[in-house]
Amino acid sequence: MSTLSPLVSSFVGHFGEMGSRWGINRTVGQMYALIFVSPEPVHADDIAEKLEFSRSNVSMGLKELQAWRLVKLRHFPGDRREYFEAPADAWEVFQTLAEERRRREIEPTLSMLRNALLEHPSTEADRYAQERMKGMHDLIELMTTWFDDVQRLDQQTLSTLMKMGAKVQRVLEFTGQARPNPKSKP
Amino acid sequence: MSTLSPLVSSFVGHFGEMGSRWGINRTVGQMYALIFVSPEPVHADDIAEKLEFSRSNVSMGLKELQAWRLVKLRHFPGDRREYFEAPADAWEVFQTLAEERRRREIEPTLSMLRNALLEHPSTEADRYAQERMKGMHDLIELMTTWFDDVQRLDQQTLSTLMKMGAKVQRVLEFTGQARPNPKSKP
DNA sequence: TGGAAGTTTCAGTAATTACTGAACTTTCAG
DNA sequence: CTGAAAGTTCAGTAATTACTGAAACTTCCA
Repeated sequence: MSTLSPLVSSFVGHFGEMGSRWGINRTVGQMYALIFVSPEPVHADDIAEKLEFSRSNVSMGLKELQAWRLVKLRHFPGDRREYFEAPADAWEVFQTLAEERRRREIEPTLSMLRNALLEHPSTEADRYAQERMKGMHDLIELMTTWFDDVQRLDQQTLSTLMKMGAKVQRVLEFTGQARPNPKSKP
Repeated sequence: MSTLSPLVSSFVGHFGEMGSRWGINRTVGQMYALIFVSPEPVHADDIAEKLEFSRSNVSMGLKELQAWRLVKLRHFPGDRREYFEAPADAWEVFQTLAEERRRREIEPTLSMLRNALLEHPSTEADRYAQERMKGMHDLIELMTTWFDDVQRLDQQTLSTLMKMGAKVQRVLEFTGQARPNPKSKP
């Protein structure tokens, strides 16, 4: 039980690498991966032992994973230690990540853009800059609104929709919700 | 022309911060932001001067932005310098980013997962780990396939689809592509 | 209520990543 | 060709971020 199987080890290693390509640091990525594939909730000492990190590093990492809402805290009767587990449903994980990134990155960006768009451009350069910012703002807003909607769909519809892929276009044309595909510009 | 307007300055600053939350480093984020809002293509010395970075840093940053295909190289007759510009269409930028992240992050992850799923689990723990990995693999594959399809839709249909949001469900029910919304689990 | 088990905090240090200046290469006009 | 302008590379250093060990804090039970 003490050392990681090659299977888990490569998964954990990969998540470490990937984590560091995102904002998340390597050891936190590894901790998450370990929790994700563990059949039972794990406690901090488990993690420290299996990944060979200091106990304090594990403590900080778990705090971060909790802040991202990627792990859940659990307790067992007669055991004072805190156990952690990760939701097994990948779609749920994806949604959580999306919500957190939105809160931390998208919302502040939208807010900055909205502020910038309120200013009266004093030069031609600023006028142009605002035009670009407007384009960015509108796309972000369109996509987040759409994503809100999608999240409200039930799994069944969502899955059907995704598996349909491009065929959705034909359905929309059929019901008159979209015009037929116009020639795209040269 | 030498110093940034407050408008551009706050945009550039924000992108610096955000860049560092992703894998991209702060100065590269700022360089991109500057190019994105510039009405004319800019050359390396422009950037170095306006952002007060060393010339060599700008050179490396531009290499990285080119590797991400976020900026395009241009030349003007009678001028040996290399000028850079960023596509103004936000959707195009988004697509480029998505493609690059996919190539760099998604594909290697899928490949690691596929390898892991080929192994014969020797313990119950490994069996469980594979189950989790399968869930992750399938979701990633579903989403990337779907994204491929979406990218093939023309702008018009895509925009309609997004603006419809959750209403798409009703259309699907109407055409019999999806079963009516079942009660979601408690 | 004392103390053991569990957890957190944080100052110090290690490791990593970002940035610069100087030297080098390439390009091209004269 | 020559050399000046443009661009790149890279070793060294600065800045940032990650990690640890020791101490402090918290909880709970004997």
